[in-house]
Amino acid sequence: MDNSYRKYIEAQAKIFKALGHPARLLMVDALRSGEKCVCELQSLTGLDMSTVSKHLSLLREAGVVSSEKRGTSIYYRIALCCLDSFLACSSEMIKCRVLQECSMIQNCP
Amino acid sequence: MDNSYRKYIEAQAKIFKALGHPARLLMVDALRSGEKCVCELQSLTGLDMSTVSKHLSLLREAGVVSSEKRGTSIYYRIALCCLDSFLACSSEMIKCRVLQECSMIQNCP
DNA sequence: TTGTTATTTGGTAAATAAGCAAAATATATG
DNA sequence: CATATATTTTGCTTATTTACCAAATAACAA
Repeated sequence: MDNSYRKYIEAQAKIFKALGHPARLLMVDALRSGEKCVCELQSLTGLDMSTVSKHLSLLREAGVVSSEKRGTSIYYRIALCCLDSFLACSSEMIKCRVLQECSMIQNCP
Repeated sequence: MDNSYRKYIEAQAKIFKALGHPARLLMVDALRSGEKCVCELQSLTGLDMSTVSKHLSLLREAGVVSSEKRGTSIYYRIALCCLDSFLACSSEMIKCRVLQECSMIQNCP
C-alpha cells in the first residue's frame, strides 16, 4: 500500500477518533452555535479543567477546532466546516434507527 | 442535560469512534468503490479474519455499513450516505495542513 | 504584586479496545 | 450425509484510553 495513502487514512482516522468521544462531541456540538471559552465548556461537561484542556488540545491537533486568545480567556470554535452537514445527515440516520427499534417504521432510507 | 440529547450524542460518537481506527477506515474507504466480501477486506488489511469480523460488526452496529449474504459470502457496503461528502471535504483540510507544515502556504481556508 | 484563566506534567486507577487462536455456525456442494 | 468454505463468536493477553488530582507554568488583567 502506498505510503502517502496510509498517512491520509491515519489523518482522517485521527479526525474521527477525536470526535468519537461523548465529552468531546458534546463540546464540539456546543460550538456549532458559536465560539465558547474553556470555562464554558468545562461547566457544560462537568469535567476537571485539566481534562477539558486535554480533550480540547486533542481536537485542535486533529484540526476539528481552533482557538484564539482574547483578554483573559481562550475561545474555541469549529475549524472543520464540513462537520455541520455531516452531523445533520447522520442525525437523520440515528433518528431512523430509533424508529426502527420501536417498530414504528420498517426501513431506513 | 436532557436524556434524549445524551443518547443522541452517544450515537453520534459511536459513528465517529467506529470510523476512528485506521483499519476500519481503510475498509470503509475501499467500500466507497462498491461492496466487498469479508475475504476481500481481510486481504486488504492483512489482519486476522476474526479481527476483521469484529471491526465490521462494530461498523455495522454504528450504522456505518450494512451487510447482505449472497451465496457463500457476506457482502458489506456503506450505509451512511453522508460519508462521501464528509471525506471529500475533510481530505481538503488534511491536504492543506500538510502544505502548511511544509511551509508551502500560510493559511488554510 | 495578586488573582484569573488555561495548559502542561506526572502519577495512579479503571475502563475499553486490539489482536490472535481456537471453537462454533451456517451454508454450499459432492 | 459428509465435507469444504466463509464468517462469527469466545476466551485470553496486552495495549491504549480516560479520568482525576496535584503541582508547576504561562499569559495577562486589575
